[in-house]
Amino acid sequence: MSSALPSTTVHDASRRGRRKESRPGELLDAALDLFVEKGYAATHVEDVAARAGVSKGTLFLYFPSKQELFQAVVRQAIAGRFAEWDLELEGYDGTSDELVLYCFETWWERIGSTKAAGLGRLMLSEANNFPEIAEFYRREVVEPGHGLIRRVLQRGMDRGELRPLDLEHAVYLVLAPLMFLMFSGSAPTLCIPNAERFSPQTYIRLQADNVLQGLRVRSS
Amino acid sequence: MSSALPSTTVHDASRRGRRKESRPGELLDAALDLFVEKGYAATHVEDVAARAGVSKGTLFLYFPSKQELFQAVVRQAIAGRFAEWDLELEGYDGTSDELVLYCFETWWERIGSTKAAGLGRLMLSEANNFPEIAEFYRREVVEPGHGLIRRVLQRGMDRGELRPLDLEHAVYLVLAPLMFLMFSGSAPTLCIPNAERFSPQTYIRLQADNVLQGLRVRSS
Amino acid sequence: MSSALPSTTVHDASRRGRRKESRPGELLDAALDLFVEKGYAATHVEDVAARAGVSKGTLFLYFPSKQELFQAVVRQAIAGRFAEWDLELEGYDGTSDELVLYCFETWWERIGSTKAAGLGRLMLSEANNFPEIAEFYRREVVEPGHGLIRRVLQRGMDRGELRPLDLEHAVYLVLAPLMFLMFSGSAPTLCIPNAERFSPQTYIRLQADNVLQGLRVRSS
Amino acid sequence: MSSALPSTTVHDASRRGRRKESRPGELLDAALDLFVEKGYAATHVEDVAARAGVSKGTLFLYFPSKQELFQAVVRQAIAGRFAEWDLELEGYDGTSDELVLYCFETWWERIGSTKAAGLGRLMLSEANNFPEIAEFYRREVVEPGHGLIRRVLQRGMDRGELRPLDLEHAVYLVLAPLMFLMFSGSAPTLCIPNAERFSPQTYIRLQADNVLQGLRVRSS
DNA sequence: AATGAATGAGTGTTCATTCAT
DNA sequence: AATGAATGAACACTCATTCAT
Repeated sequence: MSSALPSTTVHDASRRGRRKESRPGELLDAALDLFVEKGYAATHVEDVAARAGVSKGTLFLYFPSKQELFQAVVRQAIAGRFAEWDLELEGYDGTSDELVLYCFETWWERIGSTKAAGLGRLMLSEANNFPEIAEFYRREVVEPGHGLIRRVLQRGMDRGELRPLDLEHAVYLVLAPLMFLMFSGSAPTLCIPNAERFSPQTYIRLQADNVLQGLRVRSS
Repeated sequence: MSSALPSTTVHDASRRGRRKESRPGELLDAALDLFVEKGYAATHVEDVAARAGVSKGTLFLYFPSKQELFQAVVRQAIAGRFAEWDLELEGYDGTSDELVLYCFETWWERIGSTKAAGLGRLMLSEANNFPEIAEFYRREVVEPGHGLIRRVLQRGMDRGELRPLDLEHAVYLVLAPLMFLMFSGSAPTLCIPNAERFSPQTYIRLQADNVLQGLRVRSS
Repeated sequence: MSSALPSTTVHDASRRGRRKESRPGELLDAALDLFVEKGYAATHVEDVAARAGVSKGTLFLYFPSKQELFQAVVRQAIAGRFAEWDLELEGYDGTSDELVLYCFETWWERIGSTKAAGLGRLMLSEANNFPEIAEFYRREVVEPGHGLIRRVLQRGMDRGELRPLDLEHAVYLVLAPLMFLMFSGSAPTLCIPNAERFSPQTYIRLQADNVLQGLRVRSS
Repeated sequence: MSSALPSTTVHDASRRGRRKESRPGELLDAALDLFVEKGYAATHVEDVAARAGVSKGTLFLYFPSKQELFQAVVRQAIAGRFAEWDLELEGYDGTSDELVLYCFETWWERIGSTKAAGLGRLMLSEANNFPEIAEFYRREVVEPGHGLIRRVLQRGMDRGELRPLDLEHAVYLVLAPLMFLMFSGSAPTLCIPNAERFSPQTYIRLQADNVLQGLRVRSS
């Protein structure tokens, strides 16, 4: 703040200084990036450490194993997202049309277009290799997500805006378009070959509009 | 032992050489199964060889590396399937409603519920590691598939059954539900947590019905 | 068999040839030597492999882990020794004086002066780190050994040659001198500082003679 | 904060510096306990520091390496104990029978049943890795011990109570039972499998009695 | 053509040791 | 004097690949 302070001293300290509070975060960030980019197996702990600017040994100072590092990454990237969303839904007072569109767009902003989506893709690949993490992810992310969609649809039925639905399968009317977009990131060239003519926002709006046509109470 | 004895040669040949031409095929089949079941990294060449009933060394006699084996697997598994489908579409004379439902259900029968789906999942995971084979898959599978959906939708618009559509994004109205179901196989427990109450056929019909509601020409 | 066979071919084969039958034995020999010489921790699998003239990978081809290698070493070095000894004892028909001396001297010849003693020393050091192996060793080596001494003493009492003994403690009258000599090998310089004036055979005879003086029935 | 405040300095000093001189001693005590309990390799410097209530860095302030710490532990633990014993022997005026029994029992009380025995076990294991300290131990502990036993036996011969003995080997008539009991502690389960029916005191008395039978002048 | 024994580069993990504060 | 965050060398184990037979 003071322009007279020799800021270099502060920066010099960072190389081998007391950084204990910030280290885990830096390591988690580096790990998130690499895991998302290269997958679990191809991400070497040494690379994570290097990207965080520390040595391999330092990483193990904060995370006892590669798997625990991975779990911590999953935890930090998704912790407590749903509490907030649930509250938003609770207080929402618009029509189901508006709500569904809001869900689609908000998902894209907060998940689909962020690194969190990368984690979802990772889980898809690694669930079989790490049953414990998969179970954790199911409990902390998948179940709450499904529950949220369920409540949106139930609310619409209760308000007479949506037709009677078999919720067990109907959740996927909403989820499938979102999940497909997320998974696409694993191989964009394969899933969305004409990337240059593709706009996620247009996709989101089109899907929301279309699914709503099917969900609304039908005249006949 | 003696090089002059022709009979032994014959016998040896009949035992060893009987399947000589089919060796690569057996290896590819075994590899396809294992790659699809366990993923690329978790599939060990030794297991592939064992499943094909040959030794590890023999595998390398036919495929110079694990990567080449993988590429060969993908190549053989996607021999031009689309020619046939294109013909079916050409001759189809029902309504768009019928055609779309037919597409959904046929996809499930011929792709979604078969090993081909496993291959799609595999490509999703490994596309980054195998750019060449991804490009091949895109050309041979993705593009034809997109084209086919495009023609279905265009046909509907031409016949006045479907509303005007931005095809670039509308293809995903059909593809997203199918692709999500396919990708789900990578981690069923994460994608479809309530597996016991879930029926793919019900899912397929519900999605087809719902998407059609949105695709039809709209009164207002 | 035929004297015309070019024997060199056979020998040349040894470097990378089919040696599967002899490999485990060679590895076990090398491992025994190194374990005994350097202890468990200081013995690196790579060194064992090198001494056996193979690569690290080859060792793991035959033994799935360092610990299993160790167990195999223990097994081979002591397997079935006691069956033979028990038979000898059963058929022995000399006096207890002769029998005890025979035990002392035979132990020295077959155990004390051989690599088996090195294994005993190793177990002393590593028992705490490998409870399973220790249990195995107790069952297969220690218990039979104690039982054998017990029977020798009981036989002496039954024949009226030895005084009544509390076997639970008396076994150590025989065992202590032998075990001390064995353990000495871990640090000869500490246990037997005047090595140049020390003769194991003299030690063995002196100890046997002396312990017998105490074991015999006493006049008073 | 202000460098002019002397009171804080005083306080800091009293809290931090109070035990400054005793630090090395506390570390040595902690190290002795752990080395004896877990062996050299399994004792981590961090645990030693923790047990002494200081940080890892502080340990290295007093001992430049783990090896030096070990050597210091051994050195302090064997401060000239034998001077005292030698005097006792010099002034002893009982029979050899009494003296030998006294030696056995006193050894158990002062060595065998104390931490000193743990040190002996440690030396047995680590003598090869620490030649210098082994030499020190030999000079300070082993030689005096052997000398003491030698003088006891010589005294008995001089007094006509013990038969003529080859001292070079006869010392082990006394030492072997004691050393075996000491070494047993490294792997009690292997050396004394029926621990619940075993009493060290009974062992000590039985061994002393038995060895004396052999040592006494013989009638024939 | 087929084998399978042999290889060795590569990775996660531990722990004694260092050093800026 | 004391701290404790950071280091990096060392080691067990895996597995795609090679090659003598």
